[in-house]
Amino acid sequence: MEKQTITIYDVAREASVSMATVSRVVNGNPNVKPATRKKVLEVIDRLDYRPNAVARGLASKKTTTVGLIIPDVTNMFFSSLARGIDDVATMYKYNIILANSDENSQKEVQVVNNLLAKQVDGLIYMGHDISDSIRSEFSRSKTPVVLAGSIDPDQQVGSVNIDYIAAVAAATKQLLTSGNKRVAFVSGPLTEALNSQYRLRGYKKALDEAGVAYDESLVFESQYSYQSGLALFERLQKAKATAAIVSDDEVAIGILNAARDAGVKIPEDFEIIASNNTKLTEMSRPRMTSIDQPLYDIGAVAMRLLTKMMNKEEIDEKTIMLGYDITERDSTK
Amino acid sequence: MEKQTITIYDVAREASVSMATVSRVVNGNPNVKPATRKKVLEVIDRLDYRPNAVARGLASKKTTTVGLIIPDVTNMFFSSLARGIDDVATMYKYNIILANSDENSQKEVQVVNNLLAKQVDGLIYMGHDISDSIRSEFSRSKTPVVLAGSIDPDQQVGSVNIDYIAAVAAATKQLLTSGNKRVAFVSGPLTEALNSQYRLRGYKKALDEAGVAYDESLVFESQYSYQSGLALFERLQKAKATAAIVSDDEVAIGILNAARDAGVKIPEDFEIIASNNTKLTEMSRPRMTSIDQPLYDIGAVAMRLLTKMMNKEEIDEKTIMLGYDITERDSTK
DNA sequence: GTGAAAGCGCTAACAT
DNA sequence: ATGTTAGCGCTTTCAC
Repeated sequence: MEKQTITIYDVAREASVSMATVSRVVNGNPNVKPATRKKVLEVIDRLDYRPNAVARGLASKKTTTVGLIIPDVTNMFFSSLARGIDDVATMYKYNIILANSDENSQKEVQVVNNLLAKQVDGLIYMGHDISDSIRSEFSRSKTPVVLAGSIDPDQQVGSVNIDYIAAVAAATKQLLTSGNKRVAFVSGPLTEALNSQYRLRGYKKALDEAGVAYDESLVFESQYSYQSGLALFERLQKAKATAAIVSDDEVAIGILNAARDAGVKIPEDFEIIASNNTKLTEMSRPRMTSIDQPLYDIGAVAMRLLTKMMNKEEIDEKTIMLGYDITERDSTK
Repeated sequence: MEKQTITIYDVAREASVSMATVSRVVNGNPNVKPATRKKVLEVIDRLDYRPNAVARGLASKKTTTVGLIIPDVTNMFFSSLARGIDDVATMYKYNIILANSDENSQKEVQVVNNLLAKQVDGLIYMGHDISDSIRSEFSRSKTPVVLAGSIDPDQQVGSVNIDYIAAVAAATKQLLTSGNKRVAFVSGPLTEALNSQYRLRGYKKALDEAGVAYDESLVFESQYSYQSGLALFERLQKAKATAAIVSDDEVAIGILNAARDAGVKIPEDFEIIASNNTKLTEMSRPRMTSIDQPLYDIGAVAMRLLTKMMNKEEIDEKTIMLGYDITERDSTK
């Protein structure tokens, strides 16, 4: 037996009304007499009719679907953002098409094209960096785009983030103030604007204000992975660092564990401040002090901003900066 | 200026061919003369034409999109599966619509309906349990469904998993063998078949084979969260358990940390075996011994199975059991 | 308040 | 190898 789909036409016939009326009922259009509405609703229920969203999308040019470009769902930082995004998407009746990009810009272009072909109403981009090819894809289409947890130096698209310069500066300052002469800065790829133009700048700023000379040998680039962190500690020791501000929580845990495995006491002999305040910072022993980005909220606000853009509402400010904090735990004195 | 979409018709006109020919080119249909193909391709490129997947979906009744019902992306267990799923989905040109369900069956029904309205070609379900209402939604539609990392006792839908009974039995046996008289079983909700009919059964089986009496006071139900684990250790101590097999890694870490915070030595005074072998088991100190479910692979194979079902290929066995292992780390003697 | 009819952009017979 | 022509299931004017 074939999948015998029942359509709006069937409902119309059974209810002895026109397709237009059924459509009105389904879409909550008020211009329907209550009695008619009731009759239609009843038939819909009896026939177990389910509107076909694809046909709807074609006719109305709206899919109530947004694309989400995520480097890796498996990274707590991104999945926390994603959770906030999905929750408010659901709230506004949107669905999320998830696409892992691995921060590979070739794959990203591919993915963005694919998403646009699917006629998503909007796009949330979580890559740390917008390559030029991506940027041109974005500007070519009229589809609204919002960055979550990242910054676009060119401010071409919407974005939700925190004041990364100030946050890193504050963390660095704290480490300096507690007596560390050599505070390392462990960053993700410096090719990413977020790292080179924001976080690193904050680090330098704090150094500057404390009258400490900037020493390039204290700056470390790393992948966003636990293994990288594990391997990094040795280099940190060689550089005679006694503290580190680390851009990714997994990396931070790696460093912390490597330190402890090497018999280094934390925070007595080495202090660490992580950057994302994911669940992981609670799970480590000692628990980790971290810059507290409101991850879930960043995602939620980003999606909310996107709904406004998709509705063509007036946007006062398309770059939204949320507050941050430094949550003190046990990896700092 | 309005979003001036260019359609297959524009391409046909510019290339002086019919829409059908353009369609053939776009879909890689071999029945096109190379010269014609070249001409069309060139126009496509010049006009920057992008096929509208929605129109395509309506005409062909295929959306190359599958729905993914996930309890919580933020949980490493699920996100690891999701990663495997998305990777092979991409490989087969499918996209994933992600929907968090919070294991709330009302929300799940809602979500499934929504996904079916969007005409997804298939569904991957990661809830631990299929409620009756979900089940009836599933059987009502002809859309293929695969469970990833879970079991359907009724075998109505496809599923990919490991032999949970054997795995838990092996873990329990190991704990018993190393001298523990009171091995606790920390489970997720026992309303879930996976826990009550599989894992618990494995636990009992091992007990039985070792001639140890089953003691209900050693069975603990918990939510899948770190906090639950943290709170649970005290109860474990009161029950005089000296070891535990724990169904969720976050919970296991909670127990491990609570134990250490209470001054209990692991593994000397208390042994723990986790169940999912997520990254977390590497990150704890001591590192955690765990049943090793091949998470990524379970996701990948589940998606692969689904592609076959969507293609209406012959399926030899729609319940696929992957191998498991027990990875020894430092939370066991 | 309701209906008729023209698309939305594409695929899939069916012809040629 | 290529063109013609119906739809796919719905929304949306425009009439009435």
